[in-house]
Amino acid sequence: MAGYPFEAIERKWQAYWKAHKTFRTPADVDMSRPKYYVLDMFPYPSGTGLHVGHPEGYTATDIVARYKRMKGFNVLHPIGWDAFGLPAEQYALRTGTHPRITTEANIARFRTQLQSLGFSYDWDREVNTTDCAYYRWTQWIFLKLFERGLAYEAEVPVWWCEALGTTLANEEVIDGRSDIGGHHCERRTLRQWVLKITSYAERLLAGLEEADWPASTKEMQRNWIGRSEGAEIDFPLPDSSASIRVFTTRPDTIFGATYMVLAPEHPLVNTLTTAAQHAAVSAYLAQALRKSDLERTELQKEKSGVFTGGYATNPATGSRIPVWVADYVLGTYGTGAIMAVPGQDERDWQFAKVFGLPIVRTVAPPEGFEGEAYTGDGPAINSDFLDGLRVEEAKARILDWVESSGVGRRKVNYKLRDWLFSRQRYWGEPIPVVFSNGEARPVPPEDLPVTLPALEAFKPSGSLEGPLALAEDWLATTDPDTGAPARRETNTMPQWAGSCWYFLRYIDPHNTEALVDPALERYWMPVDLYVGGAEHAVLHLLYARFWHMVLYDAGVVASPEPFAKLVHQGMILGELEYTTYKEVENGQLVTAEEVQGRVHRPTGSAVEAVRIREELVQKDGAHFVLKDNPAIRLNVRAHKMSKSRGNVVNPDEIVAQYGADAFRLYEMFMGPLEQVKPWSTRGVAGTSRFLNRTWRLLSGERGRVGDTEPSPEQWHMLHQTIHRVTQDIDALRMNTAIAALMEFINAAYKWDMVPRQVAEPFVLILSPFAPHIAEALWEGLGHEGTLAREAWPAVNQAYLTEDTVVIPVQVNGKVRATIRVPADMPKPDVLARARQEENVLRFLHGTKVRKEIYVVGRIVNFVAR
RNA sequence: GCCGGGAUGGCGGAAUAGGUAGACGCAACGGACUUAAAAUCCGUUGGCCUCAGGGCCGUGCGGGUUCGAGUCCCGCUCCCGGUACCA
Repeated sequence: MAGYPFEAIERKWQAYWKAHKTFRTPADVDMSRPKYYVLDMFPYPSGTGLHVGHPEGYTATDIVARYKRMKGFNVLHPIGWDAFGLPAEQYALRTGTHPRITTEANIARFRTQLQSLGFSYDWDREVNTTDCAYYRWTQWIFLKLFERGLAYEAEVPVWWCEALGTTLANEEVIDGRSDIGGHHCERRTLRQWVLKITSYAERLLAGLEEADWPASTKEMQRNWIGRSEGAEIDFPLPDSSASIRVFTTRPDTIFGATYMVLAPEHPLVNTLTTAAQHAAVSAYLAQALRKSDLERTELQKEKSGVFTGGYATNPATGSRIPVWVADYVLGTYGTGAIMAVPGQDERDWQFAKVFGLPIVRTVAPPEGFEGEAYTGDGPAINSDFLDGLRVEEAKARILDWVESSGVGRRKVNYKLRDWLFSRQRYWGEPIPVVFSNGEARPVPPEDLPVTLPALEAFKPSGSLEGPLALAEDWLATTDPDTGAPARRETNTMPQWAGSCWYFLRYIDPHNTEALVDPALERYWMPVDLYVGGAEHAVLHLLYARFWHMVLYDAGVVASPEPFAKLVHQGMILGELEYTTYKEVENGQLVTAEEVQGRVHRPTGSAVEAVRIREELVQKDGAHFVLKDNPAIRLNVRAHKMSKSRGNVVNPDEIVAQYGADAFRLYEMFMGPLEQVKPWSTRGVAGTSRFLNRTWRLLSGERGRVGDTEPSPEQWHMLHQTIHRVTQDIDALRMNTAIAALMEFINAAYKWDMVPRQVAEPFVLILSPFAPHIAEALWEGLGHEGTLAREAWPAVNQAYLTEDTVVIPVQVNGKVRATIRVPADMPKPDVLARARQEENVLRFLHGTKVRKEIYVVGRIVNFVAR
């Protein structure tokens, strides 16, 4: 394959950019010029290197960065490494290699790979979360949180994973198994550092309003924060001064509260349990505690619970209602207790049905309602002074009553819980706290960083403490105030910590006096465009916003929200696969739709999946079938890339075969950035072909560029292309921008000569997409040095408009002809011209024209009968 | 269940202040060049019909609005992602 010499070109220009620091953003930029901060979610440098998914977002941001530079912006486009985390530590456990070693090696590999793709990062601003000069400031932020009462210790029931030797956050445990590795986890109570993110719930919610973020991501954050308005109401216990406090969003239904339920972990369970019920209750509690979340979910259909024997008083009705214990009430939400209103709550209805508890409707369901609990709107019934009121009005009335009679108060509740911030691991930022006489004392900021000790062994300590408990020399220290002996905190921070603020450090990465210089921060923030995976829609993006707001309150940063515009790149799936099944016993192929699980339903025999090559497949109606046996229908799908499926595409191989420019182009050409799309290596051959054609046409030695005056058609083609590409980049529609570039080359191929005045702007607008070949072409056209700071070509409107336009002529909405007319021809003339078309006349013959429509420059339509 | 996104040729996808559906690319087919192949270049390519002018049908399904609907409205189906006893 004799293509253009991409290998030499890419090597040369990557070396040039590196040697000349072409993409360095100096610390002292001219702040009178506009800025643009384009940020990628920085990668975790895993041992397996880049996959084709990483460069998708990176290419998009690189195109924007290069484009904005040419538009005259000061551009900040950095990269770094989110390098703390469990995989390196587990690798260390297995092999004895220190995580620092593995991490450095992985980073080196990632860096080489990213550079081979020609991304225009400012490599002088690289940050690494595991660098003590970096995590010094992560620790510094922790001190700010501590100072402001936002970091506190608590005995928290946490997920303990025996296999990993560490606790995990709720979100790291899925169905009772660790997200990483899938190990079994159980609940333990431990002393933990917790960050008070809940006190920012309201502001985190409000900040979403303005953000130019995907609607789905904003919605996910809203759901995660889970704000709900309601009331806390106390239900007194008849035989004591205590009461059960519940949270409810439906105080209007209180007259239908016929029983109460406590979560198994509720402190009043013991108090309420009568002697007669004691055995039953403790059996239930023991069983509930053992249940994993998985089991709880699986058993969800059937409600379980037990009567405590105790009663409480419904403050609205004054009646005695039984108190039950059931695990469908969560200890961690609200007050861990509910008033059960089966008439208006499906869960309560189910429970009441199982245990024969009374059901009273307090909202009249609509006529013909056949369901059980009715949760919709309607007039109140059986509700004393609320009767007849609709839900909203009834709520307002009862809340006034609740507050004036002192049985409760309005209350806003959140699903969001405080952020469990401790990890019992080695490979994370040490929490900068020491313990003296059992009291937590912050390490003074001037003593930061608290560096990780160089441990030799990485075994879990055997206790609930992490490996740092084994670093004896490191552990022993002194109280910063009193000088008394003290012991260091052995917990480290979770991986989220370093990524909560890295975008600030890029602004001023070498500052030893401050996290970031305030003037620089004010200039560069917020991030103008942030691109990364939707998997971070909630956690990373919420935690980062939280820290940023705290830093804002502390006067460290100048704006409360860090990311002005956010875009998620869609996942890249493996190549499209055609599959069906064959019977294991005789190898007979069977049609895919008759297979369920691993069994061929008609015969009951065991089958296994087989992949069918594309050339053996054809479409038959709505299905894909085998060419030589159309009775066999196939499944057609692209699957998520995974090692086990064997469909992982390695970017290095693609770059070696087609070059970085063709690879970048294909990544962008596949389809809209946000969309999920299947990979196709043959598609890369297509973008590679385009670059070859471009080279043949425009390269200095054998190209067809000449110093002729462009024709009107050539000017038009050029400016139309500039216009489309510019608009498309602004809207991140890289796929259609590339299509426009291809159309230009296709048109230019028909010209005898490409005028220099047309060729040069084309090379410039090609350059953000395919920077290496563009630099080489630019040089070939006689320029010296890089084109990276050349001005982005401007569109000349005069060349955009055409003198004549092609207008389709419809009769009754169907196109019967097209005519070419001057763009400014008046309506009557256009209509007259349209009527001259033979085919139009044919369809108008014998009819009467009722209406004549001409939309200027677009369409003619005769309505005739 | 709930929330969000989607469905257009053999494939990836274009086209939304409603105005020629299928840009661009892949694949396929035909031709040129070549001893041959690769590469390249030119062309064809939604389906069906055709007296070769053109005609009919066609954007997941069923209705509606309109001179005109892939695009707007109502009612569904299926697929993907997220989430799940949050009171």
